[in-house]
Amino acid sequence: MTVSRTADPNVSKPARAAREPADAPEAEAGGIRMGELSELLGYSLKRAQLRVFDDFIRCMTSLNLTPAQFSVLLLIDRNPGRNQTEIASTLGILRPNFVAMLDGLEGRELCVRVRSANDRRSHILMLTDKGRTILARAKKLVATRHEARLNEVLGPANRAALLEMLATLARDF
Amino acid sequence: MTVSRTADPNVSKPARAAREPADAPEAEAGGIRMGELSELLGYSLKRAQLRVFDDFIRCMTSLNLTPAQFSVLLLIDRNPGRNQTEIASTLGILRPNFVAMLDGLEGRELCVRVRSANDRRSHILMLTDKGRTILARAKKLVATRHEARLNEVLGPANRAALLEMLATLARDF
DNA sequence: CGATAATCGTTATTGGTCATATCAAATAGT
DNA sequence: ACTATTTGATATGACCAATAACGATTATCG
Repeated sequence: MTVSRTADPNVSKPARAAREPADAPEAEAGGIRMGELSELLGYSLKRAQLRVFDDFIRCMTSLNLTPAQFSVLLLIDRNPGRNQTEIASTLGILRPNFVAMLDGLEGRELCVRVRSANDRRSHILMLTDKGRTILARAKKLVATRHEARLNEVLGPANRAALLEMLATLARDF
Repeated sequence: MTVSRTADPNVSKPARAAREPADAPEAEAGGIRMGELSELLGYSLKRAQLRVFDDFIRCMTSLNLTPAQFSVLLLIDRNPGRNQTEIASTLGILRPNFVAMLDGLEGRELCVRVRSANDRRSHILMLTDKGRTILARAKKLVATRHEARLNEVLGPANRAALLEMLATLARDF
């Protein structure tokens, strides 16, 4: 079933494509009517997010990286020389909760904390060689398994449109 | 692995643009490069979901209903005579965790558990009059404040397209 | 300079969500 | 009857999110 991205802006009818008999009145799940729940954007957002995260974790089992850990490694790699506060706040992680997370990553020798010379309060974060290797493998797994499958299900154009709208929500909402 | 800046297919972008110079190379947040994070669908999904939920809760402060509570009331209303297992599993809530939730709703006299005559193990769930009243007010708040604002930010056509894609993800992914 | 305020990483703690195992009561299957 | 399954419930543990507070360090400015 293809998602009609360019479907005419028929707001009142969300156009649940043509597979159901004409009298099908409402979305169901296991014989239970979903009511206006299927029109609630937040509900669909959460369900979709859980599924996507599940698949991400599944694709990462060999490397044992959670979505949060992956994003941390990615950010440290792209922003060498940043301290914990900067990396954490960028990801919406509170500083106290970031400590245990870094303990884990540093314990696996994927990154290191180095006392800054300029400001000896702060810890500069850097990836180790092992961290860079794992990150590279993780990126490949994400691209070839996770995102590739998203592309299959959604189609490239829809995937791009979805990404843009989600970014809009996170930015302007 | 380039971040395609506005390849943007048919979706009309809700007015934001024109602030970045034409050579803007990469998404940033507080001077920190996001790297391929801005291309990760799961990441954007989570950030967007958190924002939308925040707004939902904000719109519901007067009624004190969480997204989960709202969806439970909605489902009970649309499916009278169902028991806890059926309602919970439809929402992806585990039965043990559903108990405390119902305790809360029943304590506020929004719904009741009634022993089933057919199967005296199960509890039939029904809304009270107060529950129906609150639900009606909640629906109105969601429509006029929450979803209305989503419509403003995304535009009606985009909102419908987004909803359809999220449903696709939750269904076929 | 020196006192005060602010920042950084950290610890402790609390509250919330999610998941598993288990239980008594009731039912279903044989 | 005997066993297995189901329903609601309890307890518990893992994991996040959020706040307050502390020692060490740096910044402010009188």
